[in-house]
Amino acid sequence: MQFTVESDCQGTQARAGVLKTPHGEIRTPIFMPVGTAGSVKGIHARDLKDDIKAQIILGNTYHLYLRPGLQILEGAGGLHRFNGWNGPILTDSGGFQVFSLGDLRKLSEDGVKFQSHIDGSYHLFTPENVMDIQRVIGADIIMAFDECTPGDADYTYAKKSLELTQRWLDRCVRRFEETSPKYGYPQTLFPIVQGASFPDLRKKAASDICKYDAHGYAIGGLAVGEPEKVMYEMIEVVNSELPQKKPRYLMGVGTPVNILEAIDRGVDMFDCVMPTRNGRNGMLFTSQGIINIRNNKWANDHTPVDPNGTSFVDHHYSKAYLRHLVISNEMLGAQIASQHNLAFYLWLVTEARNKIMEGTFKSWKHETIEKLKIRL
RNA sequence: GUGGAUAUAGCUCAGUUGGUUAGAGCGUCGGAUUGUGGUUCCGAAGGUCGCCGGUUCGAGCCCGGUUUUCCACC
Repeated sequence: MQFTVESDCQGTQARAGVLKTPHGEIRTPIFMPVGTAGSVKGIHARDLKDDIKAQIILGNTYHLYLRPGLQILEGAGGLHRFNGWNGPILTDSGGFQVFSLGDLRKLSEDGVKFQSHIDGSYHLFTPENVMDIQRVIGADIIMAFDECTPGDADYTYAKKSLELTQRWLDRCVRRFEETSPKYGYPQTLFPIVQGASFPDLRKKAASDICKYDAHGYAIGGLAVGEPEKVMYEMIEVVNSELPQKKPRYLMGVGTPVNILEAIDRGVDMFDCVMPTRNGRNGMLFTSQGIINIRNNKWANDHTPVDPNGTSFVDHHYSKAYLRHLVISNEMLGAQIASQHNLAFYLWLVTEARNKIMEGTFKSWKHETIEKLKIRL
C-alpha cells in the first residue's frame, strides 16, 4: 500500500493524495460509503461504482462475523467476491460496537464479550481474533480493535480506556504480523488514536502510535457526543503529531460541514452512516442546502430531486415523487435518497480535492459551508 | 314511513358507576440521527365532544327535542 501526497494548499493543512491498494487507487480526500453487513444499504455495486463514483467502501467485522459468518465468507473467497464489489474495502474492527452496543457487551483486559443482537449468543472478541476475522473477510485495509471511548468520558476513564486500546494495539500488530493474507493480495492495518476530549491524551496517543510504521492512521472516538468545536480541536492536536506522508482517517465523521472542516485540518479519509441512514429518513444533503423531503411543501414540487446533482436519480425523479415514496415507506424511496446523498458526498470530496489542487480550497470551503447549512 | 344504531382532533376510533387542563393511532408541522441493533427516536399544533334545551354542585357520559349517517322492516 502506498500513499502519495500530490498537492498541498496554502493556508490550510488540506492535501490531495493517492492511496494505492490491491483493488485500485483511491484519490483523497475520500468519503467511504458504509456497508456494515457487506452491503451499502439499498445500493447496487454498479451504482456505487458508476453513478456514485465510490472508490472504497466499508464493512464491519462484528456484523459480518455474526452474519453470514466466517465459513461462508471464506467459502466465497473473501468479501470482495461475496458482495460483488471489486474495488477497495476497509473493515471496521468492531471497536465502535464496544461503544454503540454498550448494554450488550462486557469489557475486560482480554477483549470484549458481546451478546449477539440477533440471537442472544455470546461471542468473545479479542485483538487477536479480530485480526483473524479481518483476514478472512479480506479487506484491503483493516482496523485495530479499540474501545471507542464515549465523548463525555471523564479524564480518569478516558486515560484508562486509551491505555487499554494501546495494549490491544500491540496485540493486534503482533497477530497481524504473525498471520498472512488468505486471498493472494496484501492487507494493511491502521492503528487508531483515542483519548476522548483531552488534548494531552490525544497528543500522547498520536505520538505513541507513530512507533508503528503503518500505512495509515485513524482518529477514532470523535463525533460521539462531544461538541463540534472539541472535535475540531482534537483533530488539530492529533494531526500535528501524525506523519505528513501517511493517510489520516477520521472514523465515523460526519456531516458535509464536518468533512470540509476536517479536510482543512489535514484529514484524508472519512466514513459515515449519515448519507444512508438520514437519507432513509428523508434528509437530503445538496450543494444548496438540506432538504427534509418529508415536509409537505415538496408534495407538489415536480422539479428534479437535485438539479445540480451528479446522480442519475437527481434528474430522473422529482421531489414530489421521492416524498411520496419516503412517506409511503416504499423501499425505492430509501434507495433514491441514499443514492443521492452518497453521490453528493462523493461530489463534495472530489470537489474539495480539485480545489486543493487548484490552491483555492480555503475560500471555496467558506462559501460552500455557508450553503450547506441552509435548510431548504 | 316505522324501529334500531350512530355522531368526540384532518381521518379511524377510545373515553370506567356523571368528577380537575377529553386521549390514542395515522396524517400535518418541526427537530434529532456521525467507525449502521434504526420501516427509528423526540417534540408541537390541532377538539365550544353534531345542534338546541333540560336534570345536576358538576354532563362527552343522564333526559327531551332536532339534525346527520348507517342498518333492518314496511
